[in-house]
Amino acid sequence: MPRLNELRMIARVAQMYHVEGQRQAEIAKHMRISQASVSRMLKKAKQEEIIRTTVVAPPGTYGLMEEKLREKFDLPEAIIVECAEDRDGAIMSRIGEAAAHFVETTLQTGEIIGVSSWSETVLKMVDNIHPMKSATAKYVVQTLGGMGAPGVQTHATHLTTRLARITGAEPLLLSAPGVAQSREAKQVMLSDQYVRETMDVFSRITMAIVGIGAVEPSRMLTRSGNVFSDRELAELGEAGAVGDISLRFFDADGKSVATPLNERVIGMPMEGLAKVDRVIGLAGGLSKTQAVLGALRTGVLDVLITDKFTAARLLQLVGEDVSTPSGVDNDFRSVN
Amino acid sequence: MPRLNELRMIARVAQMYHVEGQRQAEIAKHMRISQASVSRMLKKAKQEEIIRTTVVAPPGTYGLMEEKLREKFDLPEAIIVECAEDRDGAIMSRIGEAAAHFVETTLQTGEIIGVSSWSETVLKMVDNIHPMKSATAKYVVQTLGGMGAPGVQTHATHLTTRLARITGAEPLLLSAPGVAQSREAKQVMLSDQYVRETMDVFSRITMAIVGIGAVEPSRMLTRSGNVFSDRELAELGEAGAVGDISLRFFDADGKSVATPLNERVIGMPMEGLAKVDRVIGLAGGLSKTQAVLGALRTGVLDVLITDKFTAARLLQLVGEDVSTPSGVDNDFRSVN
DNA sequence: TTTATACTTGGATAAATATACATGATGACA
DNA sequence: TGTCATCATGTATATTTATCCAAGTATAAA
Repeated sequence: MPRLNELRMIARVAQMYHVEGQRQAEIAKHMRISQASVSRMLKKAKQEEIIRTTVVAPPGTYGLMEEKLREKFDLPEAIIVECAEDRDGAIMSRIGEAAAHFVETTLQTGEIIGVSSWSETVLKMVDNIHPMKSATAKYVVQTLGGMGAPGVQTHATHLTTRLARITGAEPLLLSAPGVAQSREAKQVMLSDQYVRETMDVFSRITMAIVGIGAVEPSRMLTRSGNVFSDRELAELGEAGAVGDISLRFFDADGKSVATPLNERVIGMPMEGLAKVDRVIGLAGGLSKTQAVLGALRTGVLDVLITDKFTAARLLQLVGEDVSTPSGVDNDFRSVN
Repeated sequence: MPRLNELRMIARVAQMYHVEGQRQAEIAKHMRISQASVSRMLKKAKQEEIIRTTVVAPPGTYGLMEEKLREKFDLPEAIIVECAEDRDGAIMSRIGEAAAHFVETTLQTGEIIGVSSWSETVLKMVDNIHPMKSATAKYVVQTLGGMGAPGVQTHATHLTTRLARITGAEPLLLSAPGVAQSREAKQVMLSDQYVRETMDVFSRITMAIVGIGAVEPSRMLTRSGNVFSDRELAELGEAGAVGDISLRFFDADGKSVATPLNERVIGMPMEGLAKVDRVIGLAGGLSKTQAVLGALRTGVLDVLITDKFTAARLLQLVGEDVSTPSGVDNDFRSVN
């Protein structure tokens, strides 16, 4: 059955449309058929593979791995950044830049941004964020108390304030330590009016930007400024904690690790985070791989921004064949 | 300047649109940008070659050669058919089929079709044409008188009548010989009322289907049934005639060859043909190559339907490099 | 034959996409 | 620092494309 003539016509229509850039109505006139038929022929041309469309990822992007991350972890969005070397410092910078761009371009007017202030990666982001063009946030809320001596909590304050200024928002600080001395001390803090006011806003946050921390004794000590006791660290380890988001710990399965420590943390709890419209997790680097894996499994993340090395490790851990673990990108797919 | 982040986002949008098949509005919602921005990013993705579209000609079609024919001869439309062997009989059949399909699919309701009845290729077309679905022509007009003895002109009559029935049209026959005995005889014929009536419709023809004839002494004799004198044939040769359409001769440059013979032909003149909305020329085969070349240069053709061998020869004659003269087709181009 | 079912088609129209326009930001340069 | 030109963005809208529908045809079944 010589449907070859029909195929030729379809190919011709495809050519006129795609190569010559003519409108369907023009083609219809030329071919003396209806515009509807042209539309149908183009559809058939796609089915018949006469028209092929491919999306090629630009070098330095990792669309294929991003897709696998999204699939494997049921993640709405993943961003994998190029990075020359698998070194924490470089990685944080790249992730920070990408996160900055992401926030810049996707921030809506009137959003309420929550930031966990202890993360160096988040700091990098703020460093790289461009003074906002038009869209302005409403509040930037500090979702975790400061760290170190009470008088030296400028770090967190600074970060929050700067992000607020850049985004044209009003900063809402959490004037309390991230980790209170005791459960009782925490209660005292919570009775503070300003602390309460800020924490009341937690439930209205529309975009939370969080770092993901690794659980490593050495590292923890550094980070915590000795706020955790050896006992507590041991407990975390025993309970299988692999990482934290805003000092809320979870294990490799993403399940919350409830230790007494939890009672001392002043900040947004996981349950609160889970309700936020967009939770953006920032982390990368060899030492954080397990932490990121756990974080992904908590299910609270809407966006993960990480580096290509960590992404490859994550996929390997869940048994994904990483065709392009590193090196030149070759991500592309054919369509329809 | 890290526009890499922007490119990544563009690539992601391209993927969501083309691979995942999401609507721009959905993507916009996901990305928290406007639909307009998605549209713009897709445009940029084409510019940046992130989205590549190619049109691949199906095997057995010759889109590339068709395009070159259109270009080289300023032809609105060319159709080149696949053909196993470079033999006149086979070629005529293939061309006939293609022409049939072409007419079937592009015939408008109410059209007035003119057919030059002496062509075997046109006959093949009529043989292959499918009883018309819905669109019906108004008239099928015989544009050239019959051939052979006056009583045996059934050939032409038959063809015209059959085409008319198939297309649901009323046949308008030209009850006169294609070549009158003399100039004076022609005048007599023209005074016949029915002849006049038919010829008056020539100017209202919207689609003319014509064969292209070669000028070869041996052939001419066969065709003409001895209506041409040796003298006339010699004159044609001297004047450089290479072919004819409805017994109107032209040279290799497409210029009309005016010989006294012209005065004896009863049928549509070239000038009339030139005014027709769509003139569809059918011809192929080694012996007709020069004739087709001349026909193309007359400028009266709107569509040429020929075979791949003849097409390749035509292009070679005008100095076109024919990359795929025959064999497997590999016609494709990338876009935008 | 008659009847039912599955396709095609063009016109009308809904849906989707591209663009015009206004606004605000950026950056060059006086 | 002010001014102008450029650029990016979202909204509203125009343009373009896809689909719904009704009508007609072919094909198969009865």
